[in-house]
Amino acid sequence: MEQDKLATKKKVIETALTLFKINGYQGTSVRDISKKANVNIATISYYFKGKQGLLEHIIVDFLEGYIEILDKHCLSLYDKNANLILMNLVGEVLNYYFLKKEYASIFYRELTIDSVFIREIMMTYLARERYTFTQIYDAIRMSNAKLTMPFSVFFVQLKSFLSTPYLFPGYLNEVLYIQQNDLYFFERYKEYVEKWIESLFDMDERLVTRVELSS
Amino acid sequence: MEQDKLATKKKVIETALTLFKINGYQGTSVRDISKKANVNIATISYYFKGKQGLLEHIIVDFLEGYIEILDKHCLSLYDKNANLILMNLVGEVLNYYFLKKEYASIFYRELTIDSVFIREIMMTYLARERYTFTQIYDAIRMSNAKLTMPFSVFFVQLKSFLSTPYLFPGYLNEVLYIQQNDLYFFERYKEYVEKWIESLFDMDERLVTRVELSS
Amino acid sequence: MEQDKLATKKKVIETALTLFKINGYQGTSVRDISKKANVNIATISYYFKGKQGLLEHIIVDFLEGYIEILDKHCLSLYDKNANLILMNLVGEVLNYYFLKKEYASIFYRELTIDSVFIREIMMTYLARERYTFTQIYDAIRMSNAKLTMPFSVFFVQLKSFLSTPYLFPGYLNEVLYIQQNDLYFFERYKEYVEKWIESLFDMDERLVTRVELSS
Amino acid sequence: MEQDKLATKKKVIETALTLFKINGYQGTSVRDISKKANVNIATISYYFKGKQGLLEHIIVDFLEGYIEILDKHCLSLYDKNANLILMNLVGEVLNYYFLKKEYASIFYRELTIDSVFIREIMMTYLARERYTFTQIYDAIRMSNAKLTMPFSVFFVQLKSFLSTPYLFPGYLNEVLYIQQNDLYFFERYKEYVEKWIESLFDMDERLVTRVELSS
DNA sequence: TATGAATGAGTGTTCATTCAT
DNA sequence: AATGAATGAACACTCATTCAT
Repeated sequence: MEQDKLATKKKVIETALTLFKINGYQGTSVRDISKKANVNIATISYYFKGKQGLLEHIIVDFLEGYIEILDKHCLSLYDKNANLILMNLVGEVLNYYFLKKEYASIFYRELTIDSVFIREIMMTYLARERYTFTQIYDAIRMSNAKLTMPFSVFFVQLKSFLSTPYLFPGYLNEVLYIQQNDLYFFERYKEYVEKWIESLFDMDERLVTRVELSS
Repeated sequence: MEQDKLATKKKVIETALTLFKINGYQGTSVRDISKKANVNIATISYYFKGKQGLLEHIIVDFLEGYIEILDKHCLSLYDKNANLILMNLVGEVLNYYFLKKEYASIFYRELTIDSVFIREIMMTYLARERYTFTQIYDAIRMSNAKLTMPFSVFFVQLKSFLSTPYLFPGYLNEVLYIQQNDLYFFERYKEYVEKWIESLFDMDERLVTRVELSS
Repeated sequence: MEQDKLATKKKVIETALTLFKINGYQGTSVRDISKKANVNIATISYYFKGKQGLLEHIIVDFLEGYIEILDKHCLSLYDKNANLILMNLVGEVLNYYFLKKEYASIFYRELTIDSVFIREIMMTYLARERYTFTQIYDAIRMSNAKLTMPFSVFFVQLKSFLSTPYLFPGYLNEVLYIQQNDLYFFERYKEYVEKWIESLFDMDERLVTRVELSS
Repeated sequence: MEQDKLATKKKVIETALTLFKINGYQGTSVRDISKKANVNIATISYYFKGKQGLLEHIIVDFLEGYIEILDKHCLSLYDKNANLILMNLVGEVLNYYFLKKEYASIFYRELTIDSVFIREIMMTYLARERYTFTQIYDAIRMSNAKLTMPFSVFFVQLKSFLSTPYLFPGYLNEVLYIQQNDLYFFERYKEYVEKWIESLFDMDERLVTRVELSS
């Protein structure tokens, strides 16, 4: 019984993940989900108190795991080198997104809409995210005079690297022939995100160096 | 009368831009638009052959301007230095997006959905975009052995830089306090996008250099 | 066109009157109405902004006519004999109810429910009704020492006489074989309501007289 | 355990009484009842074979007590004075209603709806009620030539006096500030119902008397 | 040319009930 | 004996669109 319950609930969630990712939350009807998941339409309201509750469940699930990662890395902030923490953190986040790709797609797309109720929930988590990254950023800055990029720019660019692969799966597939499961691409992608992070810390030095070399 | 017609049409488009940006295409009803624009509900179907036609109009308008920029810069591909072309092109694109921010928001969000009818139209333009950037990228690569990053990674990261500020206007505002019209932020943002581009071309050298220095 | 519009609207109202009266507001679905009226289901929302709006329309229509009668009679309150005014007023109200019997049925039944939104609207009118009857009652009392019945009792009993024939049409029909259109019954009913009113004014005298006679 | 069962059943009934009275039968869902009564939703179907069964239980309970009173008084019909029997009967019925006010409210409101399933059951009892009152009325008429009012009018007016205080509890409260438990009001109300009954029997005489007096 | 009336298809949600446990 | 899971049917309502005028 407990098994069956979980099975039905899980089936609904997985179907919702698929359909929300493809058609968007607004573009998916509860009837679509119930039909594809082969469950009664009332089941969705029964378990999640409506369509919105289902989205909420998905978003919160995703964000809980995300915040957990942030917290874990943030704990070691004064033991380890901040650069290293950032690098590890970003690596783990990219892995997390890769594993929960549907969640990431849905989450980032909903973040795109201003008026969605879910925004309120998101914002709580995202304020914490921002706080974590601010701490790390400040720690780096204190020990590294080379980091001149303002936090806002740094953060927006970092977030853009993290989100983009999950925001345009169809586009990546059709225009660049990158499959959502293409491990090779994601490894390379991660590698260059890390290089970008590295480059932030001695960008000026590099520039100086380059000038010297070119002279 | 011709004036009135244009005025009405324009009013509809501007209202649609506002509402599509805030609530998304799916989250906006023609009733909403007609009410806010203070025009009759049938007007939209009359002028744009339906809600979809209105979106199409907006997307195509945006993409036409975009492709024009791409084409213009591509023309000088064999006259000028490819690095420089890329830099100028990206700068102009960022300006274009800044000027047409609602269009950019709407366009990129719709690109997010797999099943949008407009996708077909978009894809035509996006194939051309890809082609243009491939050409530039190849030209750079030929003359610069330092560029080892695969095209796909380069292109995804570039696109992510271009799109992100327009994809999350609400988030940027509420979490990072960046207004959509914050010229200062966008200038700095552009600056660092350009630095990122620069960094791509001698990234390896930098790495080598760094190794040397650290030894 | 104007004719057609009115025709459709009227058809909806009349069907709603019939069904609300038989099955109650809650027991009638908009589908039932639309089906019986042979109009599209969306028409109801189009004209009345939803099922509740339809009920509201009906109730307000009924109450407007009712209040008009009250106001008209109240105007002559200091010209004519108050007893006479009450008598005439009650007579006209009974006629009004008889003519708008479906309205009366629906109105009084909805008044029965505590939580219906419409209550708010009703209450405005009903406060005015109470005020009118208070004025008349006070005027009578001032000139007639025989009227000892408290206003509240008087008013409740009067209202009960007015409403009952419309509250239980089915019961009256099935148990007492009184048809809703049975003019003979309603004439007699009215006659005895008037007698009841008369009896109020010299009830004490009568009691005294009776005592005398029985001695 | 038997105690618990009774307790649960009673809790359900009492909650149903409250909610049916406030929102009506149609306006109350079994979910509402089960939630408010803090019992499982299936309990209601389990004990009463569905929502309708619950209503039936309530109505029948109310009517059984009512009919019992009628029968008791009717037994003495040929021993005592019919006028007196009527007076006593009405007094006791008013008391019964006062004690079972929620039942009375629910019963009379449901009587209002033509299509209620329970109607059949109700009608059986109401036919007996009518029969009883016909007997009493005929007995009075035989011995009192003054009673000219037709039975139907008499009965409708009597019923209207009995039911009204329970049909509009909210209205009485909000417009006339009469609480459902206001014993003072109900005593006065009863008093004047009885006076009305008295007045029926010598109404003509009174009229004659009055004429004489005014001459 | 421009619009109000009207619509059929579809929306998310709630309903009372059933049934295996 | 009592319940949580699950359901099919119905709910009121909104949707984008059409069409006569």
